Amino acid sequence: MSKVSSSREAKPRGIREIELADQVFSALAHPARRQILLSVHNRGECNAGDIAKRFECSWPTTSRHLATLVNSGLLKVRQNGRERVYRADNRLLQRLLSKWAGYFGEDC
Amino acid sequence: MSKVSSSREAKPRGIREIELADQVFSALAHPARRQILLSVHNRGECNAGDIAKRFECSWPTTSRHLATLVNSGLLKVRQNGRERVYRADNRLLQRLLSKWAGYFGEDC
DNA sequence: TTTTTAATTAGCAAAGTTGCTAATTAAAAC
DNA sequence: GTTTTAATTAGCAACTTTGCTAATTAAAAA
Repeated sequence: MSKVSSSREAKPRGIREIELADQVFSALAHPARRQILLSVHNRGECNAGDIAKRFECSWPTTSRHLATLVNSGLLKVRQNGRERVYRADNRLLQRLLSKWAGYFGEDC
Repeated sequence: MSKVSSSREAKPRGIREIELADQVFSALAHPARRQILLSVHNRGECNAGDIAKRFECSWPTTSRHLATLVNSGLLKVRQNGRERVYRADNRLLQRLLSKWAGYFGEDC
């Protein structure tokens, strides 16, 4: 599971696309992370406690899944007082889905 | 990474869809497996040796990746003399992509 | 300023993944 | 029947992931 690069230099297109696939597929390889992502996406915005409450695993474990999703670029987070508010950023996923639909899709 | 179930009983829809996501995302979480899948898909059919030759890692390692892809349902294999011929089966991936495009897609 | 609340980080054990080489299986060629 | 070829399986070490509890950080409330 690769952490999203923080370097500011431009990267060749091929590299970016390999990283894109790696970030997204790795992040989505765990069922809890898929659930979390879908849940945040559907609810619009969620703080960590709301999310942790709704899952079986411990809060710290959820917290780590959240960090993984943020690192992959699939979630954005914003601090609000002592809460952290998470929101889905669909762009990476949309890029990846349309790319792979291009490879494998029968239509679209 | 869950092995695809071999039981013959019908399963509730929800379960099947969770397994679908698990199989596909887990299988695609490794870059070598993505490369192998794309390569087999593009070439139509490939035997194990052809595939192993074109990748850096050892043949047994490639062989295990192939087995993982077959278990996930993304590849089919057929024995031909002493060769094993692999072919991509796009159906699972298409189902998953359109499902997730439904969740996250901006268009389509 | 002390306590409560929201959340993460630290640290660790269990489990899973990956890659290698060596061993094995089984069909084909000789 | 022996050898070669195609491929997998076995076994093992290194690494990563996951989950837990305990400790920590920092904002809000009292």
